[in-house]
Amino acid sequence: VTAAGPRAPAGFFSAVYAAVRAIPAGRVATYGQVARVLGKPRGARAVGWALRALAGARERAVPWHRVVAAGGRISLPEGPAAERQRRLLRAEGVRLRQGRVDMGRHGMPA
DNA sequence: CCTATGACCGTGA
DNA sequence: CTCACGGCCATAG
Repeated sequence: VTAAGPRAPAGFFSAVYAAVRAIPAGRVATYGQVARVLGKPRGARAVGWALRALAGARERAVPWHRVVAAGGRISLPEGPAAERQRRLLRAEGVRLRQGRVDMGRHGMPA
């Protein structure tokens, strides 16, 4: 990732990826939930940052598509990326409602 | 150290 | 329901 300084929480990225990898197929979590699991209740944005930086080779090692915005909305801008995420989710049996994930059915249990 | 940016979130109009 | 605003976190320059 980046030259993590002495106190730089490079582990943050790893922690994010680990948490995301922990999300079982067919289930989705919000950025906020992931942040909460990491002990950063208000670090949802940072989680998004980590996933964004993930784009590339590691994208296949981390099920980034299982992370959506609050309310099951796709946070990615409409386009190829958003469509890809929906496709991957559907492939796992996730039900989409008007482009949004049915959180009541697939949301991660607190 | 300070400013700017972003795959966020909750609240209020 | 949609739109705008402010707050939070981590990173890059």
